[in-house]
Amino acid sequence: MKPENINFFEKVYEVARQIPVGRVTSYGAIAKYLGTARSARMVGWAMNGVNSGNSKNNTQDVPAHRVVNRKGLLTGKHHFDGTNLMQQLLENEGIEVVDNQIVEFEKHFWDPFKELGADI
DNA sequence: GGCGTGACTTGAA
DNA sequence: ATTCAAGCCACGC
Repeated sequence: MKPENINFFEKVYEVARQIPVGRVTSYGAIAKYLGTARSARMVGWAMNGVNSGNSKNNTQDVPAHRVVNRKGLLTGKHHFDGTNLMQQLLENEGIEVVDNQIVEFEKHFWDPFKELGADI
């Protein structure tokens, strides 16, 4: 096993967990924060493990619904239990979602570098 | 052990 | 301005 890889996943969960309510971020932002900007796919894959009911991290601790692609489109909503679950969760937090897309995504965008600080 | 897919992003034509 | 292509790493068959 490679501890570094595990750190990557753990870091993704940690960052996603720190996302405040009513805010959203993109896979690329997290990936970039971790130093693997080109590996944004892995971030999404990590989320897949979250939904799958991983050992210590689960959807309750890691709000994957607050993580969307760079366009603010709910690309991963299909992976959720229901089809509208992701959108429902976002709307529940006060985020407007239309046609699987977050309204004013830039306004709700949560930048880990700016909020957490580029202290990696 | 090899090939393809995947919740993405960025860059170049 | 838009469209196409490549890159990244992990997991499944």
